[in-house]
Amino acid sequence: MTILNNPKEFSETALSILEHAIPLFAEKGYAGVSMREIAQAVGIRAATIYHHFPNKEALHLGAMALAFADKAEGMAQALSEPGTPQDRLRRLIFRFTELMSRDRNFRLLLQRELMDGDEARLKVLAEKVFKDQFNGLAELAASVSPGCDAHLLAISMAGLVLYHLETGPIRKFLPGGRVEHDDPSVIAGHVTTILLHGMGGCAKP
Amino acid sequence: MTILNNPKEFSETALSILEHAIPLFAEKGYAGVSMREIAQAVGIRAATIYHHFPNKEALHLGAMALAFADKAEGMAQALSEPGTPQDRLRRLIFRFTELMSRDRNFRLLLQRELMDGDEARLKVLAEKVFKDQFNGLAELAASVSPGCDAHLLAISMAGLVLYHLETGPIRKFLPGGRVEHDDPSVIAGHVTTILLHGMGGCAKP
DNA sequence: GTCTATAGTCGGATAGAC
DNA sequence: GTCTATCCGACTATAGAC
Repeated sequence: MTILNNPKEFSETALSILEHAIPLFAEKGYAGVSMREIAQAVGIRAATIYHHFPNKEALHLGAMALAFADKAEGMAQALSEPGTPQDRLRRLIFRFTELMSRDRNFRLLLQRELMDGDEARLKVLAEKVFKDQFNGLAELAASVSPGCDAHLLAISMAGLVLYHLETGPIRKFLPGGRVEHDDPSVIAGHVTTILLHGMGGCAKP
Repeated sequence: MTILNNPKEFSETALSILEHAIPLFAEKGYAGVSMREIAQAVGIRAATIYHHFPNKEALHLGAMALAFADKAEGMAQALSEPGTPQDRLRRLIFRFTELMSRDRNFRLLLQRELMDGDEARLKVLAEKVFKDQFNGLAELAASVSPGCDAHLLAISMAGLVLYHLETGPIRKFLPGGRVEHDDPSVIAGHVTTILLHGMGGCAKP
């Protein structure tokens, strides 16, 4: 099988194994999860997993492929809506924040892959999973800010949203942290303001 | 010992163990590193580690404490310099980017802790390690953008820089990625522009 | 396709010689 | 303070019954 298999090709049991493996790998990382633990979550014995996957590595790869599948749709829709560049940016940031906020497993798996993935896996991830949406993001950035480096802007757009979500668990212990800051629409509003007007965009002097 | 011990209290051997453990925990995570592996890096036997640390958990905690120690100084200096709020912001972002770019182990350990740390550990991390610099960041944000939410701004400032560094390994596979994007001063310049003027700050129509 | 049983390895941790 | 030797449980993976 290729490095990122088509999830449709898995049997029902294999799919169930993958679905139960996803939150475990996301929460505890590859080395932190045992085959027994995954089997217990599914309700089968560890040996049975080896009937559906040749080894732990292949199971992990399959879980990643499934978790990353179909992430394109929600984004593509938000990207294709009409309006001024600024309106499209606002809608995209709100949609992106909502999607990422909802799918914690996806975020954690992505973070872990950025840390642990080797060159080959990152290349596949970039080209098979992220390329199209990243291009959409970059094109939108270019239309809002012609003449700027669209690549850097696209990273900044995604990063602003994702870092607010990444730091969610520790923010309540930092000065000024409030529960409202976990609200996706609050984060999206803040990020949109910074992107369109900079830090001073919300100032009331 | 407390959850974050004073690194000064460790013996020379204990310090050597910690220094060799830091890059291993950073690169492979807690579960991905064995006591034997750490011992081999130090050039001793695994049993010897247990003379200096009661168990793996304590060793990991010690490694974190050492890696996070003295992170305050470079930031405090950059924060205390005079100038207009905009000048101080620019200098701080450049300094912060340079510091974080240099210390990959610190960044990885922080990321892993945000993912894997429980409430108690995150609380200690926030209050013992980050509180002062976060306050400095927030105060600077407030002076640049009075009336805004300083907490959200401080997270955005740190997040913009850190996310560009986090995505370093995958950016070359994404459209528009160039080697210059790994240059800390390029990242710092881009982030500063966005923070001060928004995405349009670099536009040449 | 799922099971039991188990091989073979590696993990954290301890005992006790030096 | 470091070592050798070892315990014992957990790990990945396989063999073979059903």
